[in-house]
Amino acid sequence: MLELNYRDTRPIYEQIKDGLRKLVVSGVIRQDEKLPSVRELASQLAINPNTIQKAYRELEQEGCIYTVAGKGSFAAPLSDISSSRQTALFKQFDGAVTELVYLGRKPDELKERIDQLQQGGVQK
Amino acid sequence: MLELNYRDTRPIYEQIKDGLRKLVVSGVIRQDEKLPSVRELASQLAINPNTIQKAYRELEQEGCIYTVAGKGSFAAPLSDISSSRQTALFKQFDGAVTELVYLGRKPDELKERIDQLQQGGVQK
Amino acid sequence: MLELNYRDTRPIYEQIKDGLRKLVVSGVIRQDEKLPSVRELASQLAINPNTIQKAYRELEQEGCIYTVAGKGSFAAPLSDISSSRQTALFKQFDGAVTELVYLGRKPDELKERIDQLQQGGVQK
Amino acid sequence: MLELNYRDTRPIYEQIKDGLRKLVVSGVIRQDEKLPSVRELASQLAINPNTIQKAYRELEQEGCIYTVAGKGSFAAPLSDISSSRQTALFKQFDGAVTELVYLGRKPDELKERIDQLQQGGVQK
DNA sequence: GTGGTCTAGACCACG
DNA sequence: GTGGTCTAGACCACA
Repeated sequence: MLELNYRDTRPIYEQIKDGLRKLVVSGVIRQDEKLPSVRELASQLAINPNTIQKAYRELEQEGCIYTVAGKGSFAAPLSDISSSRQTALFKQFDGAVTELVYLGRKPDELKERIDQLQQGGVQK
Repeated sequence: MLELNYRDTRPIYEQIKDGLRKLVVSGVIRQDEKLPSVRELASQLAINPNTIQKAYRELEQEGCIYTVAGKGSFAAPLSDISSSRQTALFKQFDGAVTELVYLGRKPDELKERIDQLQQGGVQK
Repeated sequence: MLELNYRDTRPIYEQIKDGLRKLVVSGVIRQDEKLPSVRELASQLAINPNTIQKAYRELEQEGCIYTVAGKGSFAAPLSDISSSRQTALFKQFDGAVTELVYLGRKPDELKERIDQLQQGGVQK
Repeated sequence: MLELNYRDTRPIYEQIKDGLRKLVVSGVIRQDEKLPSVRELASQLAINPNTIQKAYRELEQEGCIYTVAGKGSFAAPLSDISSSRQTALFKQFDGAVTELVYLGRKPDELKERIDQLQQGGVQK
């Protein structure tokens, strides 16, 4: 379900955050569907429960999941995902676009790439 | 010339890297133009010279600047900037696009945004 | 495990880099095997941890080792070692060959030397 | 006659040393032929005479040139070039060969390369 | 306990 | 005056 890359420079808890967020946002985990418990996921990935806990805590802050005491954690509705996330994504988008254009990439090339991403892949 | 945010989680040397890279890539600092010396920038920003040096060192191995010991550091020609930088930017671009689309943004909206960025700004 | 020569003009961190690279490339340290921690090696060699860290950092960007924050550094698979290293080695090889030939050494002598190196040693 | 690369990490005086040594060893400057004077070369390359002086001093120590007070500097006979230079070159040669073989290059490939270098070029 | 960041300050090579 | 190296020692994030 989740892939960890220990050779990645990103801390483990961030890899988990990004992986889970992707599952929720992409709809693989549907709204109000239950996520694996902290202990469960920890033993499955063979890592420290504290690390999972931290990921869940931050995802909740982000509005991506919600936790019911004694019940577990669940995927939040997409509409609840904080607009701050979108702001961050737009910032990321803008930064990449402007620098790529400075480096000589054509705007049309980037637009085309957007379409290709929808079709499920970008040829390298 | 550069703005540092001590409350940011990003290390200072990375903020400096990003700031200087932007100045070089955007042409504000022209090819072969001299950058402020390590000590100079350090005292200007009121931080330790070692921190500046770390930023300069990494910008150099990125191909963004070149350094002549005893002379100073200079902006490299844009063509020298490593293609790995572009790979990273494309990854950033792709990630932002796919997640934004998942969150309900329309591809056309993003394409339009690209044009707006060229025209010198996006209304916030 | 490593020998430092303080009278050498080469900086210490480079001597460490070369020594460790040799251990990894030659297979003395096997793929994914853990290297000594920064602090450990520092106290062993009686030098500052920062110097070790610099060596490790550069070996990592060379693709020779990979580092997991909080865990340690590990030997990378040989296939990951950047081709730029090979380019550098070829340059070194070419330079030595051409000058040796200028100085009167015969190409056949050098070829023979290559074989001798494979057999585990060159008589001095 | 000599090309300086200010973007090279090597100090200027070393670039001069290497350049002159190559000219002498390759026979472009013949035995006992006069080298340009320090001042002459300095103004020609538009650099500090001290830098040239340092290069000449070290080349003389190396046995590559000899200086006659009031006359100038001259190319030494090849036979005079200290055997320590050859020892250094062999060390460089051996190091490159062993590491390249570790990285998967075949000895035959290297031998072939030696021949190609004699014929005046290596195809990349 | 591990590596990553940052500071403060020293000395050296280069030009 | 410039960057490069090295030391000593602090604090933090991660697991």
